[in-house]
Amino acid sequence: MDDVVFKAIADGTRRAILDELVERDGQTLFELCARLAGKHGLTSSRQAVSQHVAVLESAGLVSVRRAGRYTFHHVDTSPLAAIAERWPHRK
Amino acid sequence: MDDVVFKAIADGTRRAILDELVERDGQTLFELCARLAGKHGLTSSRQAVSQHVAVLESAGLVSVRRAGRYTFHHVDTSPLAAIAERWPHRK
DNA sequence: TTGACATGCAAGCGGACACTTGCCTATTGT
DNA sequence: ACAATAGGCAAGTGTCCGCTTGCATGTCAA
Repeated sequence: MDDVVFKAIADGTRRAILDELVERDGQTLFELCARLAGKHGLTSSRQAVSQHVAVLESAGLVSVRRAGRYTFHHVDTSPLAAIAERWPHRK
Repeated sequence: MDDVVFKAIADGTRRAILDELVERDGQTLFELCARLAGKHGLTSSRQAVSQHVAVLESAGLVSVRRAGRYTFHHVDTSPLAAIAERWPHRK
């Protein structure tokens, strides 16, 4: 179900990755690592970021496009729209 | 931070508790257990539900009102509204 | 008062999770 | 061709999480 989506956004580093990709779509892994370290102050290694991206991908939040030795990452926030309207806004 | 909120809704049982309380606010622990088992098909024990409620409470999603030997639970979905608009809806 | 009821508290256990480490593959530049 | 670059794969590790178990506390009915 959408359990993977909730689990995906449960981690702060993964949310930062989403933030970063929303602001600038189509980044490579190295770009992501650099910008995460710079703007968000995160010290995640390349492998750690790679595994986080894999989680986001299996949740349908990130898609991957291979071109040569680069791997570009693209966001798709539509799975988040469904969960945004799950609980009504009463009072 | 709002990290506790994301962590709180990361668990399926806790989301079911929120659903149940939104549909019917002010339930006791036993009511919650019964209705979770009935409608949602969950087999969580009383202690398990109690601990889940504690997590939801520390996330500001549930408040507790004591009256005699009963403990009524109330929902507050406003912390979820903030996270609902975190990522814009760009297609 | 006494016992049943509704809940709280705390320790322990197994599994999931985030991260590291080490090695491997493929692509690009010189 | 060779080295540097960009990334993947897999095993191991420490920590957190969800749950159980056992007992303690407080409240109501008879």
